[in-house]
Amino acid sequence: MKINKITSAQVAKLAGVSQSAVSRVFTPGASVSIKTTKKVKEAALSLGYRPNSIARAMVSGKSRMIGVVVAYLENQFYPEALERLSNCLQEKGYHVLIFMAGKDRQSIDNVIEEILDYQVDGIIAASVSMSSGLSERCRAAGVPMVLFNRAQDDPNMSAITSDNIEGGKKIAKFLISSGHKKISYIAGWEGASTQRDREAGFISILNDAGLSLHSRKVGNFVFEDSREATRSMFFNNTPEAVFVANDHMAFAVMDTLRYELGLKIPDDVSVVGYDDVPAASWPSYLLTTVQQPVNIMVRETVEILIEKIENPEARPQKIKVDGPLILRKSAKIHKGN
Amino acid sequence: MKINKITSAQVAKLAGVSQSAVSRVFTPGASVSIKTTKKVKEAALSLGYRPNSIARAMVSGKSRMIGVVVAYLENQFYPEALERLSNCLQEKGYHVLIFMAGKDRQSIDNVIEEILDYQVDGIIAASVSMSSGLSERCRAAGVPMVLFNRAQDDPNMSAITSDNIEGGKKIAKFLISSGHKKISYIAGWEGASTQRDREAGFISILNDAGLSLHSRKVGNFVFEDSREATRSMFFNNTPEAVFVANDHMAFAVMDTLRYELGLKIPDDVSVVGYDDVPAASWPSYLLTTVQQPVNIMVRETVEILIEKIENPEARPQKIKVDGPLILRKSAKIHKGN
DNA sequence: AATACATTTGCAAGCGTATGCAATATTTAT
DNA sequence: ATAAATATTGCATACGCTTGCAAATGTATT
Repeated sequence: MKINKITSAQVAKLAGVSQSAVSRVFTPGASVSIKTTKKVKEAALSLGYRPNSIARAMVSGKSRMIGVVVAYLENQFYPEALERLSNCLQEKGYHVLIFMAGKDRQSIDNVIEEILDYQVDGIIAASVSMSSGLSERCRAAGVPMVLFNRAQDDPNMSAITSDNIEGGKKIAKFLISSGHKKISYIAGWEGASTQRDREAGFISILNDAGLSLHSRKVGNFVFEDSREATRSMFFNNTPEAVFVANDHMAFAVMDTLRYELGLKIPDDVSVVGYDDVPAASWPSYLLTTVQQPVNIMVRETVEILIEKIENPEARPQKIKVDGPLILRKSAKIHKGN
Repeated sequence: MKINKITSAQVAKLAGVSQSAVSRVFTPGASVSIKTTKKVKEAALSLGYRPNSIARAMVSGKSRMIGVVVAYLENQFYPEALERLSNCLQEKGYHVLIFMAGKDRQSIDNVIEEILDYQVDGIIAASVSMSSGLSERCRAAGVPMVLFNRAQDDPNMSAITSDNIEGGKKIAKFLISSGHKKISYIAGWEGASTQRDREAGFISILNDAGLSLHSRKVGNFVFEDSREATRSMFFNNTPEAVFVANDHMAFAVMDTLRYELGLKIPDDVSVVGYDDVPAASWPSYLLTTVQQPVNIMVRETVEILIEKIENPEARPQKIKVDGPLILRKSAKIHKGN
């Protein structure tokens, strides 16, 4: 088994040109005549030559790799986002170096250092919050970073989210207008900006209408936690409607309501989620939810990151993408009289 | 904004040693005295130095990156596998360069070339089948590859799967022993070895018992296709039990049966899936299914790949991991009399 | 104290490519 | 046909690191 490491020098020899010529043929925008281009391409093809990305990264300082940090893939929202991110980046000639982060700070710190070691051109952090020390570290290393689906106060950090406050408001308005009075909330992990914003928007409208939260429990974005939250929330003084901070938890809530507590959705309780993951439209759930427009969010994320890579002076941006409320069957539309 | 590129040379100067000494301090197993180690570590820390992985890869020829090719992340089985793969590899000091492949050959070919450009030390192909030309290409490049959850006849290709034939058999035995006679099958994408093996095992036992498939439709591993398959399968001559080639499709089948066709599961029909993804245990489904032991499969995959990286002479292996049948509520256990 | 032996160190040569610069070839204008 | 401007080419260097080799230092043995 002989291993085949073709270098530009070998191609050059075969084509009867200099190594630089070969390099230039594979460098868009470089100055080469059509004649040499042709000779080189032929030689390259016959030897099976392709430029070595690592060597390229070494000298140019650009690896064309983007580090993507993800915390957990169980919530369907993230695989979908990851798939789109990867595709979108691939189209622009970048590739994804993926890292799983634990929840704790330490783990994230380590992960970022490892990412930096690979000289990535940029970092996308999905559903992860950054210590300001870390973002400082990235800035010092000259590696731009953008947050996906998490916002941060830090003014030099770009972040793309859906408009979670507005989304929370939409849900509150919808629930109120369809006649619900006793309205509860099941929260996600309290450290997440998405959680806080959704709740804040939701409550602000409740308050405007002279209502306040009927009850509140925490599901931590975790399936089992949300089941437990549901049990204790419905132990007595049952609400008429529950807004659950994301779809993934909403499924747990619906399942518990139906199969453990014997309640009908939406006749006995209305349930609303957030995200519009694929399963939200499965017949078992038909979940009324606010859609996070993944494709738009991804496109914006990639655009902002690349802009920042190409022009380090680019100002950081916070983008909020508006998402529609998708009406399905898990929440009553008009409260009967 | 000044960018901070600390090199080993700078550390060396500060520590008053040679650049090689610095390199050795960061190379496990190299010969350095404790004294210089200490000096260098201090200097490195104060400057914030970390070795540049790209430069390292360049000279050593080992990038410590593994290319992972995935076709689609919608089926929950894959995000889970990906997460575990990434973690397992991270533990061993490798990192994952991820690539999304389209279904078509061309797209996969391109993707593999791109992966190879990055000088990865190995490739894991999940749920993707390889043309023999491609595997030849990787072998020529000296990059070992292992297939995850797909088998291939090619004898020099390592592959890890669950024992799909055995799994199919288990399901058939179970369905027969619980009294079902009219037994149908909804197939996955016909190009997949997993699909073929599950079906083959399943049918072999049916035949042994003097039964044959009552009906058969194709769901292609796709949710909507599986709904359509269900409709046409249940249009008339309804089966008593259906084995669906994976859980993801089984959810579609169950939903269609219940909410469109008004059938009770398992009273009117038994449904069995394959994979045991998280949602299989959600109260809405409680799906009886064969578990694919992801963690074992992942561990084996990583082990075999690394073995092959460290010792290129290592023989290719085909591993089949046995998985248990998980009994839940979607299939009747004893057929009434 | 002198020898043999093991450990630690620095030197220098790459790894495969991109690119500034000077030299050469080609085109255009006069 | 000649000068001037432009396009193409090769040379040589640099990117940040690892590693073989020989020199230098340290330790054990007699």
